[in-house]
Amino acid sequence: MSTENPVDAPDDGVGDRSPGESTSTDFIRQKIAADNDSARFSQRVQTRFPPEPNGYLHIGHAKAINLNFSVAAEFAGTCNLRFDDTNPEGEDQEYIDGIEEDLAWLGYKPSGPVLYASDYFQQLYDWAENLIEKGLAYVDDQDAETISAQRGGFGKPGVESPHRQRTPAENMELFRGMRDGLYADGEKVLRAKIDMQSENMQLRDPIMYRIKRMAHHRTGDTWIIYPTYDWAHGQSDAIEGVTHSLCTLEFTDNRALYDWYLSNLDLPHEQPEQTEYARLGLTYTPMSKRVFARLVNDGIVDGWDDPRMPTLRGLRRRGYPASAIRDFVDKVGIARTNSTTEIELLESFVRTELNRTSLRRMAVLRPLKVVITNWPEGEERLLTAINNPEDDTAGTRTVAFGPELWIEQDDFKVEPPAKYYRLSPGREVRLRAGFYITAHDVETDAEGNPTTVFCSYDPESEGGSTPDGRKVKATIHWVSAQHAVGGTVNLYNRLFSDPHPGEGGTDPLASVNPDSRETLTDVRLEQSLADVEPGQVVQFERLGYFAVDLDDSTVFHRTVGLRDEWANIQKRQQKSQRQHKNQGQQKKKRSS
RNA sequence: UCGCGGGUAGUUCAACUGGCAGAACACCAGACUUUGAAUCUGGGGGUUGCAGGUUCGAGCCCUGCCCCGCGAGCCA
Repeated sequence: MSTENPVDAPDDGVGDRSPGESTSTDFIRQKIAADNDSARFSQRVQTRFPPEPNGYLHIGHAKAINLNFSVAAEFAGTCNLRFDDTNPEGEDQEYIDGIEEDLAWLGYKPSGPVLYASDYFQQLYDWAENLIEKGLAYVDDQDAETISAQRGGFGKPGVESPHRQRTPAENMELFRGMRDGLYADGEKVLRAKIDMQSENMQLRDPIMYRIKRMAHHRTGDTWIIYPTYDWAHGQSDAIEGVTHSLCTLEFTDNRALYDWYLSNLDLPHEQPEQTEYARLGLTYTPMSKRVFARLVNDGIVDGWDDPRMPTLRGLRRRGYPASAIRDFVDKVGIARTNSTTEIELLESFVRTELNRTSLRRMAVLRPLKVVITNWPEGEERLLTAINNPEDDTAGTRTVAFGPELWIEQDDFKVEPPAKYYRLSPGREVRLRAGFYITAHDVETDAEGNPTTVFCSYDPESEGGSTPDGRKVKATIHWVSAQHAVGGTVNLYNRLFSDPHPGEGGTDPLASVNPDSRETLTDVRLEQSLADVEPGQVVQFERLGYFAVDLDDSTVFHRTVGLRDEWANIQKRQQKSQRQHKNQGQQKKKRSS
């Protein structure tokens, strides 16, 4: 919505949104609309995307990004990128750069400069002293184990720390000592003094600061005490003027703490409000940085940008268009229900986009030689092929044709099974953008596998039709043997074979699919495929969409296959055969 | 065990806040087709977790129960 003042806009629902914008009316958007109606936050809307720079972004983050940026755009608000870099452990400039790059690739631009929670360390420190002065925070000398034990449990009371009653003056001196390096790592912490009997564990005197002598990627050695997430997050929101702080469901219990901290501080803006929604779940896809790090470290994948990874870099390398990812996360919607979306939905958005935009090319992945026996000696032809039937402006290209061709092994059967209507002895098919050919003879190897198919062509069928108008049932792709160029193709299957990896407390890595990648080094490509851009995605006709590798333009990654009706037919045939067999066995059993 | 959140086609979400339960993807069938693709048409699919209650009328309100998720880091 581009209306300047959303409150005064007529209640026209989503009618005036442009096609690119979200048309959702989820509970968050409804809530923001209601806030605007009641003039809360002075009708201002500000969100933020707050990743910790300790890993790369994945498709789960895409949902959070889309939500925050789209909501801001729809309500004429702003959305910033803020790095939640409160804990130097595991954080690195490498990830900051990577996240900015991935965010830009996904198609989003922060409303202002990139922000860092670490820029607020001094303000956070000052606020901590304020809380100490008010008697709302204290220094605890106990170790982590003791503090944890005293916290109690669900339905069990907590125990107050013996240091809980220290005076503000005493706490102030100790806290400054923490900052100034008087104590060892872990020797002391600063805690909020809230309620050790609260039913909400987050409120049982949570830790605000810990001592950690570790260089921070941005503040270096300036600080040796670092704020925890809870002590930093709401305040960062408040400093920036965030109005709606959107996060995932696991932070629901933290909201009470978020509010407690902010209500005890003098804030420069209205107090922001946290709202939670469910994170993205995807079948066959664990969604955890921890698991991804193990895949990388154990060498199961080549890196964070391996095309099998659900990271944004991995998906980009695989050829997933950013717009398809955006459409997908938008379509999944925002709710509070824990859910797992079928990965087929994502793939359908990828196909829809690529079908619209990608050039058609011919490539033979598993080559079988075809010899045209009646082709005029020494002759060569250039045929015209359409680049994209979905896009007239994409034009045409020429493909060379000669006496020897490569076709797909799957496209020829000596004894065709039921409903198979590709090439077989005596049968005529059309070569895409070429001629009709009929198979006559086959040469086979010792095991009976075809090595060469001898065919005749109909000279009158150039362009794909004949004067007599006779029909053929199949059109197959091909590449001229004399003109083909070589290349490598990576075929990908699911990285995990279980639709819900790690379900029931099992190790997600236990269901890693050992056959997630198949590399074909002997593929035959039409000449034009020697001239492609890194990252470009083309459709290999009848096979699928393939992305040119970012570093090596002779390597193609299968982004996603085409829908394959023939494969479905075969599956059904096998299934019904098995059922017949089982029925036969059951009959035998019964009669015996 | 305690607290919080959640249960609507196979899946993800809608249902204008109490008024004929819909869409997309998936699945099935047909049409069309120089990609067994795409496109088009149609179809199967639901005891709205369960049991009561209020109401002319309940997916929505009330009561009880069941199931699932999250929460006891000096992680975020």
